[in-house]
Amino acid sequence: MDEQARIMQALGGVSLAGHSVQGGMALPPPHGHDGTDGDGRKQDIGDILHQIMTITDQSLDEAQAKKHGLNCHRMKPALFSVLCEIKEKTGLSIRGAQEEDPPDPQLMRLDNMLLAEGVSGPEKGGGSAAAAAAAAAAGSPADNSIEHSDYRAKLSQIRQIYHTELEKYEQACNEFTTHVMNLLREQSRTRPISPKEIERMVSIIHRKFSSIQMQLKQSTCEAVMILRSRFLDARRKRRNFSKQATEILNEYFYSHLSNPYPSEEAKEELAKKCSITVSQNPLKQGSPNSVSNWFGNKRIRYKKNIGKFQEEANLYAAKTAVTAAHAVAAAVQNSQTNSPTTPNSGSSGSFNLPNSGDMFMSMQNLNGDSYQGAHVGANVQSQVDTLRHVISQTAGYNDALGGNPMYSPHGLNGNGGWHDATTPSSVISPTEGPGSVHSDTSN
DNA sequence: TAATATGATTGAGT
DNA sequence: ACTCAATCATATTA
Repeated sequence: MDEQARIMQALGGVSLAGHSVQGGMALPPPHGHDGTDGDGRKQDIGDILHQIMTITDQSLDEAQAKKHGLNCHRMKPALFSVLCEIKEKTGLSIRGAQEEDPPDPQLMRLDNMLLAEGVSGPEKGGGSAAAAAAAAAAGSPADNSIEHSDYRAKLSQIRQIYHTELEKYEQACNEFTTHVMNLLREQSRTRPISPKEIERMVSIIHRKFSSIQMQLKQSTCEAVMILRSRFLDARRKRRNFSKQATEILNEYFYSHLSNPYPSEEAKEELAKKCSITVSQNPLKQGSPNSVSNWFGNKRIRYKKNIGKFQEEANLYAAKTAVTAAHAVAAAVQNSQTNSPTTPNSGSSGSFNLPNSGDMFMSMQNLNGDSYQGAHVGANVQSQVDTLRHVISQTAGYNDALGGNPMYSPHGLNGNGGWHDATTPSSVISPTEGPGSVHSDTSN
């Protein structure tokens, strides 16, 4: 109403109108007019104003017709310029529209989480499918992968819902925006609307829609969290490794008893061999993680109660010895045709379980010799060296197989820790024969 | 069903 | 970043 009064006054100011309009608002009669020769015009303007004011009471069709009429009215340009002037004066235009609204931290958090969970962002189904296929091919216990695919299916379901909803919202937002823009553009023919105002309106609409989107994101996050807690709480869904996997891990452990700290590569290799390419917890991408866990647990549990593990140790020592025997036999044959000084190609980085350098150490210990601290970090050595040593120890080796292979934790120091647990990169053993350098490339 | 085994997590230390 | 030690929560076994 205030607005109307102002408009009326303004109109009066430019001496275009003077009649009372709806609601009994009276304008002062124009000065300097006798009220006779301009009567028709006044009537005219009054009519127009009346039409404007009552336009909302009319039906759409009616209004449309009226609108058209007004648009074509000869006084329309004048009225429009008046409205422009009023607008200028009243300063209704956008003032300091605070653009660049700072990114909402909560929204950012949600976005990050959705991205991390693989709900938003690029589809990464190919990799996981390949991993699953690999696991299946490796003959891993289907149990784990089934659970996995279940989880993945549910996750992708959530993902799909999220995306369709998001799309819907975006579409609705766009539709509404264009609708409003069209409306404003249409209205801009009869009232002054600057492009900035349209822009502002659009940003308001977008903000509203993004707040709706945030709700969607929030509920999606919740759904993912619930799914995670159901399917991926590793503690609740613990699965024992397969016997084969434990075997492989134990073999490695006992054949590297002096330094049971597999390198990253070794861990990966072990994980692959053990078919735990997919960890219990896919969020950790962790085959090597599981291997690390296993070794961490094993080290501590072994150390805590060596006696309890003695039997197991002996078992694996014997196993290792047998494997070594085969390896030696093969190596002997090889050495007959190859130069004995040729370095082993095993230094390529991949660890070779049955031939790993600690084998040699195992043999020495099986022999009853004490090499406390002498072989730390000796994992892979030249096959020729192994050959030489093993051959020179043949008697003890036989003893080990036949009799009393007490497997002692020679790597353990007095404090109960694996002394010198530093990364065993390349250690020269002082107790070895001439020219034998342990180059532990698996570390 | 209790006892034990085991994979994962957590917090401190380096 | 990695390990250790303690602990948790579940799996397996007796």
